[in-house]
Amino acid sequence: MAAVETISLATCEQDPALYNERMRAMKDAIELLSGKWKFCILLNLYNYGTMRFKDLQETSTGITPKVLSKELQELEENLLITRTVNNTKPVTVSYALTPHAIETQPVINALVEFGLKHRTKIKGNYLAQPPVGTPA
Amino acid sequence: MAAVETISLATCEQDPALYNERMRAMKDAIELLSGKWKFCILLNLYNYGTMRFKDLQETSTGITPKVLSKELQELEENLLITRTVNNTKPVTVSYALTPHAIETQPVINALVEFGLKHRTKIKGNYLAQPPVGTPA
DNA sequence: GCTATTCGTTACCCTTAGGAAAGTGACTAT
DNA sequence: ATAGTCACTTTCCTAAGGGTAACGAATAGC
Repeated sequence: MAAVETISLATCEQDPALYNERMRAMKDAIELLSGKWKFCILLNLYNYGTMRFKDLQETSTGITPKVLSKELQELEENLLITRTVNNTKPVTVSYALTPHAIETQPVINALVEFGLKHRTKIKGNYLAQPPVGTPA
Repeated sequence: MAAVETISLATCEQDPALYNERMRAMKDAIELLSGKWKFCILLNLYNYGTMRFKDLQETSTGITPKVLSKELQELEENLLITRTVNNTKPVTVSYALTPHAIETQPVINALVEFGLKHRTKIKGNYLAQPPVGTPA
């Protein structure tokens, strides 16, 4: 019944099949990009362009080599990054975004924007509001 | 160093402080919205408007009451949904999005769009491409 | 031969997410 | 009195995520 005002995503009643498809797509995306580090790595690659393993280890502060290695493998399997071995003195490996990874940019931007807004929202509410959700 | 073409998010070299702020915001958002169910619940609320506990349990196929309860509490703590107890025959509880939750809509839409594109991309690549990432 | 660098892998462990199943408490209907 | 509904809560359990530390292959320098 009465939806939240100004929101009209409601495809569900017009077309349940489309709604289910969108739900499934969202779950796909979540499965693909979930975890603590995937978005972080992608954001770094957006900003710095091609990066080596060690660069990523340094910019993704806190990540361990094992986890970084695994995350990179998963991103590569999903065609979001490319892995290139360079024949340098000690071997180096370069990682870069694929064209397909551009599709994740709106997600990252939206996440960043939400994070920024949420932080100010929460700050503003700490002093202003009583604990919500325990109605009389 | 050449960044992937057509991407110019590169705020990092112009303004490292801004970049760090954006990174932190993204991590905030991930911490808030991570997990298997949060986005699913939000999408359902977008589409159906106000929903009761049992409604959410049915539309979020596969979720158990315990997990649903926990997810709802966390969403409420973060001011994304409201909880209202109705004085009906057997007590019912209504959940609805807060105005602040509108900020998550771009994230959800972006996730859905990415999921849709990724699925067709992966399908197209299954037959067309050799295993990437094992360079000579 | 010894050491350092780079990019990992392997083994081990611990914490958390999340699922299954049953119970609780308030209320209603029969 | 008994049974059912709704919204959880509690208990128990497993699987996965993620951390630490050590090791390995390749190459280079001392």
